[in-house]
Amino acid sequence: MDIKIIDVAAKAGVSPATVSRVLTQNAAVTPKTKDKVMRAIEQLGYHPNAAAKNLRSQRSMTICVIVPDINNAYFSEIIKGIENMAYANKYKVIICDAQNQKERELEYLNLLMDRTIDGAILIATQLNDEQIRQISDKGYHIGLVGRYIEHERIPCIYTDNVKFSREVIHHLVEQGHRRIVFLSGYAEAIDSYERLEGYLKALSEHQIPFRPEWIDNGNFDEPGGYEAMKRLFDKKIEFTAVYAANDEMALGVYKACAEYNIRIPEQLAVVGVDNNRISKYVTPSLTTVNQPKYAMGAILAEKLLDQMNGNVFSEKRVFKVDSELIIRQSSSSLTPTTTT
Amino acid sequence: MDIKIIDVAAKAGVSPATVSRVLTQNAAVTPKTKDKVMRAIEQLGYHPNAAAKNLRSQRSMTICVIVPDINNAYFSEIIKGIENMAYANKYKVIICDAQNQKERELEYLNLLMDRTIDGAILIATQLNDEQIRQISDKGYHIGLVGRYIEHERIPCIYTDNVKFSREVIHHLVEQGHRRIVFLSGYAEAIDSYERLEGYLKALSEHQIPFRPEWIDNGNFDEPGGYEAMKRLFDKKIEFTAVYAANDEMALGVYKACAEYNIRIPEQLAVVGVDNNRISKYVTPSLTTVNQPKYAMGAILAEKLLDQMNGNVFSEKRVFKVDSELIIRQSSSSLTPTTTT
DNA sequence: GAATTGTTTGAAATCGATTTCATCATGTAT
DNA sequence: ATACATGATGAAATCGATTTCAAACAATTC
Repeated sequence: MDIKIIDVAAKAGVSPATVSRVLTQNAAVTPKTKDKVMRAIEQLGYHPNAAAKNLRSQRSMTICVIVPDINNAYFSEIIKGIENMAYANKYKVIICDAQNQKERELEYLNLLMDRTIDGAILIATQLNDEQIRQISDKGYHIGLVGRYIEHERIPCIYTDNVKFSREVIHHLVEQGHRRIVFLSGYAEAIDSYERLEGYLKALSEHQIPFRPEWIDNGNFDEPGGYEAMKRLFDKKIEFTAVYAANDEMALGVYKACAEYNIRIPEQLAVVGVDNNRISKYVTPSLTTVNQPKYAMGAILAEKLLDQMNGNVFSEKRVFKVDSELIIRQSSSSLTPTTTT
Repeated sequence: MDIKIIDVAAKAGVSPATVSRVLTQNAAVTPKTKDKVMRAIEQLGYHPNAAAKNLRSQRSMTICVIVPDINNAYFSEIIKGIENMAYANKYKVIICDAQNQKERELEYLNLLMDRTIDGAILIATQLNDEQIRQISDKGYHIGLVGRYIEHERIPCIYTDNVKFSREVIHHLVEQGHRRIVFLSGYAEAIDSYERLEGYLKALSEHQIPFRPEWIDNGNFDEPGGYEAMKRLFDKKIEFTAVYAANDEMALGVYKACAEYNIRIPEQLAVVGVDNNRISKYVTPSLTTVNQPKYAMGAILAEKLLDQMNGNVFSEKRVFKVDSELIIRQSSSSLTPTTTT
């Protein structure tokens, strides 16, 4: 194995330069020579060496998606959107799983520094604004999904957390609830903060005086939601509904309710966020907020690629997309016959 | 940006060769010079160019995992096993999502040919034995998870499909079932074939005469399982239990049962395979077969890396690992109080 | 048919690291 | 103090592609 361009050139009776021209197709070659070269490539089973190619051309035509956790199905839809858009633009996509560790995230960003990749998309990153800005300022291309940052060179796409959180609370109030608990994710996440903000706004819109003991933190995962819920039950606070900042934590709420023999939705209404695939399979099915995940991935990828290729004509770099409340059994007194 | 080794050398007052020696740490350097070089690297924020490095050293210290579908949580555990083992050996891992398309799988294998990666691990690949053998014969390193192939250079790890399938049927027979339907995945998959084999063996062990109409194909996904089940119901065949070759199809069975008003497990027992995360959340919880996914990934990665580094002392290349039947509500008349 | 223009092609430089080989400095043995 | 072995360093070759520049060739015009 290991056929090189010079072998192809020899076989076709031309120079390496000509083979390269056929390969990159950005220079004129006679149909006849092109044919000879193609045949030689075919016969030898030649594959251009990527390292040599990247070194000379100073680009790898590859972008990378860094996700917090590849187990979480929420991210995979976004990835598919990114992948397909990238493919349409002849870019390859590699996926890196940070395993919820900030250090791994940083480590993967080294792929940018060492020029293995031409750009990176961070989904729900744990890095802080300053770290992200610094990377961009060094001239590297990055984009953010599920996060907004003030920086003219970084494309961002995210959902309006405040808006849908208000809708969630409105819905619960409509169902007759007035004592609603909020389960936050970890504090560094902007999503935690903004969903809380929407929750508080909605409470005040309905003239419901807020009580600090209505808030707990579940760290965005199932065990966290479970623990938080147990704490709340044990404190003997009165409440009839829970708004969990994501579906994973809502699953933890279910588990806690099963242990404390609390029936959902009769004794406690539950709402989550993400429209995680599991949310429609649990009993009772979980009311949640759906986001246009695929589209978010695709749009962001497009903007990042635009920017990488210097198409600054696409001026819009920040996208706030709409989401949709999906009402299922866990929050409604009247259980619907079919669920979607 | 774009500091090169020569810049570091200039700043440290040494030659590029010395900087390289400090970097790769496989040659002696005076502590004093090493110090100067380290300081220069630090101050300039130097990152060695990966393309140049790979080109010269003829390796990328990267392996790639190709999965059929990144949405399926079954694969993510395997990936984590691979990742951590690779990391421990200073290899990087990139993940490629074939989106259930054979062409995408082949396309990603080009990463091997163009030497972007040093090796590839295929999980539940759709390629046939011949295609896989050819790649290996060209001198590329590949390993297989969930698939066995006759070829001395390809490490494989898989579960004994026949064995656990027999256990599944034994369990159902113990519960009093004698008319058991089998839902196969797509025909090319060896898993389909072997799970069928175990099913047939078990039937004959229990002197249950096999009927061809007990078998249908659900393509390993939820819609497939749903359609297959509808066909079976409509044929008015008598049966009291379903063995679905994976959990996704079992979910389809649940959906079909809901439509036909058939109660699980009272009127129909259901068993799946994979111990998909969802299986414990559905109602009734799903009896399934668990595989040591993380360990499978880790073991295979270790063997592949061994082979890549020429450590042929690890003679064993094929691993058949045990799996475990997890009995939940969907197959037992007595519903347990708690589930795991 | 000669002069001019435009198109194909090849030789050689280049991308940025690693590695070989020769050189120089240092320490040890006589 | 001299000879020799050892260790640290630098100059230059190298990995395999792309790209610049100039030369060769073909096509067009007068």
